[in-house]
Amino acid sequence: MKKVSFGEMRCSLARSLEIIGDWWSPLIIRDIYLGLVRFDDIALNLGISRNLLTLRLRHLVDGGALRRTAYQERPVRFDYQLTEAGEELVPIILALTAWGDRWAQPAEGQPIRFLHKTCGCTLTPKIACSACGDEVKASDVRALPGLGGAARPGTMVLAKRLAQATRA
Amino acid sequence: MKKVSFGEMRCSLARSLEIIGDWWSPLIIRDIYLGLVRFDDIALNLGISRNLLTLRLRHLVDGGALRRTAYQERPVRFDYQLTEAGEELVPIILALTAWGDRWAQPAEGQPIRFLHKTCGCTLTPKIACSACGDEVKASDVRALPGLGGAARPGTMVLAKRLAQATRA
DNA sequence: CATCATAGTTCAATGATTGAACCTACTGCC
DNA sequence: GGCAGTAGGTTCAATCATTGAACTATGATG
Repeated sequence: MKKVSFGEMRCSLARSLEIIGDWWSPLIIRDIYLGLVRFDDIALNLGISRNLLTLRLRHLVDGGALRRTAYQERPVRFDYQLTEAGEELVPIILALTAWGDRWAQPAEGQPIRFLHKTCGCTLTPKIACSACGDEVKASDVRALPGLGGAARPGTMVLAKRLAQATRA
Repeated sequence: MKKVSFGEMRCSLARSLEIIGDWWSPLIIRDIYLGLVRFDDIALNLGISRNLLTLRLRHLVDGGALRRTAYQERPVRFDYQLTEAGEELVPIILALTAWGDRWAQPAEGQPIRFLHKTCGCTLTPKIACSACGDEVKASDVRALPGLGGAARPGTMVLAKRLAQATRA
């Protein structure tokens, strides 16, 4: 996967990235979400090498984002489905897609549009605060040290800085 | 960086991932957002090797997420700031952090909390539809082919499937 | 004059990723 | 009965990315 493991870092972002933080995993999850649930379909669609796809799928299953189920016996054939955790990743991936539309759009135009079924509009995802419902902007947020904070790789300098900023 | 380039894919998600889709970039952006704007601070905080940090920072600057500015002359010293595009990445990263809190939390508890200054609550980011304001769930969204859709690596099978599903 | 600080660069060793070929059931057709 | 086709992988060598450690350059400070 990579040389340094993020799993040990005391940082929720790093732990998310440990599961879906490589180049292919978000694309794999998007494909499965869009109905490409079989090994060969995903491999062909993405152009990923087959052994790496095996690795990634296994890692996503182990990480709790995917479920591997047999859709037939004799011969046994498997496909992949999103778990609850995996489904909660989808809106985040949509938000990232929207960022790409806005800041790195291909010359040919938006490749895929998303329809929000409940309101009928073309979806533009925004990140909102679940408490007040307002859109969250970088400048409206302040970081505070949590209970599990510690000076370790991943939060080496940060833990100290946050503690200082909070005292001041 | 990697062997296959996503930049050529006609897929906004792939284009986003081309810029921030590796293991380190989201962590780098978070660090800069939290005030770790200097090379040595980031290197120490994350434990990333210095040559790779150089590469990643350069890539993020080229991709438009970061800006490199001299904060002093003699000797010239640089630090890194988020651009507008980079700031719009922050809420997405917070959403990913929240996912990690929910599905892969360390035993010690949440390492960092985020305060939403405008409402005073601890922030739990949700993805919402900008049109109706409702929270977006995977099941409420339907994908439609956009103008730039095409059968290429990254959307090889998908483009056909979407076109079929739309006709039906 | 020596030491420290900052923002990197260079290089060998190690690990991840690719692409192509192979494998193991089965099914369907002649 | 034999042969091609389908699906979900595995195996292997070659290539590329990443690591870790040492080094550079420019100046400030004692």
